[in-house]
This record gives sequence, structure tokens and C-alpha cells, in this order.
Amino acid sequence: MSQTAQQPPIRKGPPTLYDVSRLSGASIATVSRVFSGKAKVGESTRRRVMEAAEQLAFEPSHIARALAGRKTQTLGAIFPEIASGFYADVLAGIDEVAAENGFDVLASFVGKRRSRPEMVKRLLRQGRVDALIVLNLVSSMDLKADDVKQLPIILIDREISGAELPVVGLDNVGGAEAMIEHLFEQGHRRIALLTGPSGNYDSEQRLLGCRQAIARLGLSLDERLIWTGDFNVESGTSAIRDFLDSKQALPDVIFCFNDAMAIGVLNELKRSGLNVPADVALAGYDNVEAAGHLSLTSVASPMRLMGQVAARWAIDLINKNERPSGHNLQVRLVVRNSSAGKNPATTQ
Amino acid sequence: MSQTAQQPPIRKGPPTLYDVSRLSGASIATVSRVFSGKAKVGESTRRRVMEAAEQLAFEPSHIARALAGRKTQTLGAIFPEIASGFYADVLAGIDEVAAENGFDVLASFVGKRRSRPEMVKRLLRQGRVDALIVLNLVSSMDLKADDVKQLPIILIDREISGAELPVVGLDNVGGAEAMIEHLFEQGHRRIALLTGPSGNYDSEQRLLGCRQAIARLGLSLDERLIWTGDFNVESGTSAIRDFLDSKQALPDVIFCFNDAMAIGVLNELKRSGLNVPADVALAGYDNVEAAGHLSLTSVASPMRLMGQVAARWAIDLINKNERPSGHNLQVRLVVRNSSAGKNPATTQ
DNA sequence: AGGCAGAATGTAAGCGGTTACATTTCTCCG
DNA sequence: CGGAGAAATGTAACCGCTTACATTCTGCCT
Repeated sequence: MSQTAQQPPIRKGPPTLYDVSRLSGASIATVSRVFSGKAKVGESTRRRVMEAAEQLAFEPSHIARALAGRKTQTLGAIFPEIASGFYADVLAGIDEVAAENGFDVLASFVGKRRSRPEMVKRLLRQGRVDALIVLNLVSSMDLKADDVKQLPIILIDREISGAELPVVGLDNVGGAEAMIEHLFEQGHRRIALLTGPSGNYDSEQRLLGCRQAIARLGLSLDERLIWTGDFNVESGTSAIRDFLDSKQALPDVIFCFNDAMAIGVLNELKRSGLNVPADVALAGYDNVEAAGHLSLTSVASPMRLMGQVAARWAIDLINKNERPSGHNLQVRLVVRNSSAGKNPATTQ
Repeated sequence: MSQTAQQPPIRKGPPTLYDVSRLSGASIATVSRVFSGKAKVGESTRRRVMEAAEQLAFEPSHIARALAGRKTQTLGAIFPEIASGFYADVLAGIDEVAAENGFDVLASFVGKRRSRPEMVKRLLRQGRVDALIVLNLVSSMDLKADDVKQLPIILIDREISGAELPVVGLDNVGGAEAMIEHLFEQGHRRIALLTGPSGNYDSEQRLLGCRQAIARLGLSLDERLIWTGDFNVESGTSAIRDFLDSKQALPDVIFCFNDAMAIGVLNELKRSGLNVPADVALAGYDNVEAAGHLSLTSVASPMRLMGQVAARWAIDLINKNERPSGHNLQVRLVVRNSSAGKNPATTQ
């Protein structure tokens, strides 16, 4: 059995356009058209090509396409160093929307040897991605001006100075306001706040929300009841211990600016024989998994949605060059037992 | 000022080898050599090239390199649908090792419209990645035989049938054994087990470990104290409620095969006025974040390490074609208060 | 000075697609 | 039945690199 035209000679790698072209009798251009779908191809030809492709298990090389067509169909995502479940959700959201639009996601984490600006520069210059989604960028100064021009960049959560770039953020102010209002409704009046480190963006925003809500409600905020924490469990523990040591009267409720600190506070209160919410109510922020188990009232952020929105914007930017303006996503108050008021009538 | 040879004409896109070649006076091949570092280049030439590249802010196109050099320097990672913090750690581990070796990571999640086998096939055929890391593959039947041949594939956690592929697993048996031994040391003798769904690999492995350890310790396992759960909080709650309803005597300790169920059990015990560990001790598995807050003794898996090992193997497979045999990583018992024994002398 | 091995550099053929432009094949209508 | 214009298809020039092979340049030995 000699080698006929129909019997493609042994090839090393995976099948290429050329192979399909020969097997089907159509030209390379036509085969390309069939697969890119960007031009009309006669019905009979299309069928022949498809059959040949099927037979060869042909799949167009993504790399070659990217080179010739100068579009990678890839979104880059740069995550902060700490890998929490938090970010996993964001990534899942990005990936979901990306997948729906035929994009893949290149994910990388900032690390010791890889700073955010370096990574951005590398991905941009190397032409690995069509757009970039950067999480937790603190200062846009981190991005050289040229880089910004080169490619669509979307920021997720946190961009302070000169907001040149579209940002998908969270409505921290609104979240804090909602929490204060809820606490007020529960009958709490003396409200203590355990904030994050001063200068921290999220913390400042939440504090702002608190002040606004408190003012609107006609309450006044006792500045001595504003404690500064570090966003970790220990800082919650020590903050409340210091306060208890000072022998001052307990507030009605302690609103911690994140759940970790709230958990620290909760532990320490328990150790001191105080009950939540009977002796003092408690609320956190972030709605981490543990909050549910500890019945801690908190504020949930739509992490997955952030990812989806960011990916959506990125893809629109690539395809239609529509520049989104940036938007803060709404957060959701999650009421649990820890914030219950003492008045049985008010408590639901 | 007319356009001299030194003044490159206006170009549209990013600079290419060609631009650097002209600016530096060296040939394209030489410039390529300078950047790939795979061949000797005269010192003076190298310097000239580097200067020109610097001046143009040239960075070799990853895409073109991939096409010409037929290596993408990219690892593909396929994650299960649920995006938990769990997997974020694995990804971080993969990314860390990948980055150290000049690789990038393409991450995607299994979804409604994207099954694992489809994704594997797509990434493989399209030539997007040099190797694939697949998490939680249940049956290798999911992978067509041809696919397996085409590219290095590493499995993470869970591969049952015909282990053709290297697997980075967890020592579930050892983890369960360690837990049982610990519980024994704490003085617990009547041990209840809340397993996962029957047929679940992890669950079966842990059960095996329990049986082995119990036999070795000369204890006997009361089969009526083996309850079947669903790996979620609710199944823990209902399992313990059913048991309490049956009015049987409490065991010394309840070992739940994951933390979620342990949390369910804990909640229900509290509601019933029973204290942990005073009335009955409790242990979980997975060491989720909440376990720490709830003082739940558990077993921690080195998720990040799994990612690192998998990436290491994948890269070795790519570079040196070294085939790793597969390995189960050791897990770590995390002792907390929930498993304390009643004997004050035994408790530390 | 001539010759030569080995290093440095250049030339050009791909890699597997896309796509502008040329060419061929259909349609449809006077 | 001829011919115009649209539709389908083919030709070939890239995209920006790598790399086998050819060519030129060294330094060194006789």
C-alpha cells in the first residue's frame, strides 16, 4: 500500500492547518476561515474541512493564532501575596466570565522576588495577555505611565492616588453605615469601634461610614471608644484586654473593622467571663467563614462578583474599547446573634 | 533633521528583535542569542545589543518565542468548581515554584460548561501549556489515552483507577492514624467516627487509617458508632441529633472526617447543653480556619506544599523528562482543646 | 607569511496561523 | 447566451522569534 495523496505522511507534532488543508483539498486560507469563522465559506467546503479536521483531531494552535492575529485571548490577574479564600473567589469570578468569552486566565501572585510593578511590566511588554487585572494596588505610582497606555488595566479593590485606571471597589462606606444603622436599630447607643491600622484605606473608609451614620442618627461618637487595631486576631485580643484593664464601663457594642479582630475580642471576652451579646454585643466585617460558625454579625463582600465585573470590563475594553468608569460594589450586611440588642422587643 | 540609520522610523507596536538589530548593528540572530543566552556572543557585541534593547525598552515577545521555540513556559492548572481557600493555597504553591523557574501559570476552574476532560483536551491540543496539573481528578478515565501521551500531566489529590499518572496526594491514612493515637493518649476509648459519604476516596482512606490504628492499639471499633455524613455542616448537626435522640450513651470522643461536620456537631452539642470536651471530646479533619477559632483539634494538610511539589514535578518532567513516581505528603496533627481527655493528668 | 581550528556572526528557513489582495466560480438578468 | 458583480477560494506576505548551516574573523602554530 503506497502512500497516496489521501494518506498524509507521518508527521511529528500535532496536526496543523496544512495537514487539514491537504486532507480536505481546500487551501490553507479556507481552512483558517472555517476555524476563525470570520469569513464566509461555502457549505460543502466547510463540511469537507470539518471532516478532515475531525479525522486528524486538529485544533488550531493558540500560540500561532496569538502571533498572527496579535490577540492572546488571555487575561492576566495579579494577586497579593497572601492567598486567602477571599482571593480564590475573585479568581473564580474572573475565570468564569473569561471562560464564557473564550478567554483564559494567567494568574500570578506577588512575591518576594516579584513586585507588582515588575509583574505588570513583564506581562505587558511580553505580550502575554490582552488585559491585566490587578488586585490591591496601593498606589498607581507603581505603574509606569507607559505601561498604562499599552494595554487595558483594571484594578480591583483599592486604588488611592490619581485614579487614572478603572477600579472595581467595594462600598466600604456604605457597609459601615449599614452596620451602624443596624446596631442602632438593635438599641445600641454606646458604640465602640476597633479600626484597622491608621492610614489603611479600608479602615479609613469604614470609619468615615461610621461617622456619617452616627451623625445622621443624631448620636455622638465617643472618641475614647475608638481603638486602633491591626486587622489580626491578636490585636483584637489585646485591644479588649487593655480596655477591660482600664475598668471603664463596657460599651453597648463593639464594631470591629474586620472579623479577625472581632474573633480576638470574642475570645478574650469569653475568657473574662463576659457573654456576647448579653454583656456586650459584637460585630465584625468581611464575613469570613468563621463568622458564620461563631454567630458573628458581619458585612459580606461580593468577591466573586468583583472578579466577574473586572473580567467583564477587561473584555469590553479589549473588544469594544469601552472605558468603564469604575464602580464600588454594594456589600451585604449579615445579621447574626452577636449583635442582638438587650431589649427583647427590639431583638427579633 | 532627516531620518538617519540610527533613527528608527516610527513603528506601530512594541519594539522587536529587528528594531534592536538595526539600532545595535548586530544581526537578528545575534540579538536573539543575547536574549536567549543559549549561545556565545562577543562581549562587546553583547553590550551594544543590550544598550540598544534598553533604549528601546525591548522585551522579547513571549508568543513569538513560544511559537518558534515550541515551548510556552506555562503550566496549566485545573481546579475543581468550588473555590475555597484550600485551593488558593495550592495555586500559590504552584505559582511560587513556577515563578522561580520562569514559568507562568494558567489557572482555570471546572464549571458547568467546562468539564475536566474538555479542559484538559483543549489546553493540550491548543498547545497553550507545557504541562498540566489537575486537581481532584476522580477517574483517570476522564482523560483520553492520547491526551496523556501528549504532555506531562501531574495530578493533585485523588486519582483512583489505574494510576498511570504521577499523583501528589495526602497521607490520609497516616493522618487518621495519628489522630486516633492522639485520642487514645488523651484517654479516650469509646471512639465514634463520622465519615464522609461512602465511596468517597478521602473518607475511605481515613476510615482505613482509623481501623489500622485502633487495631494496633488493641481497641475495638464499635460499628454502631460509625456514622455516615456528607462532609457538610448540616450532616454533622443531623448525625449527632439522631444519635442523641437514640438515647445511647455518649462516646468519649467523636472524630469527624472533616471540620465542617465537626462544626455542625459542635453547634448541636452546645444547643443540647453538652460541653466539649467536658462531656464529649471532638476532633475534625482539614484544619480549616474556623477550627482554630473554635479550638477544634484537627489535621492540617500542606496545601501550599502540594502545589509546590506538583509544579516541581511538572517542570522536571518538562526539562529533564524525569518521571516522578507519585507521593503522599505527610499531614500534621493540630491539637487543640476540643480533644482534651477527662483525666487531668493526661491533659496537658 | 600561510594555514587552520574554533569562535563570532550572519543568512534564511521555518513555527502555524491571519489576512490583504488576486483569481476563480457562481448568480442573475438583459 | 454574454457579462457584471458578488461570493468563494487561493496565493503569498507577514507576525517576531529560533536555529541549522554558511560565512567571516580570530589567534596561533609552523
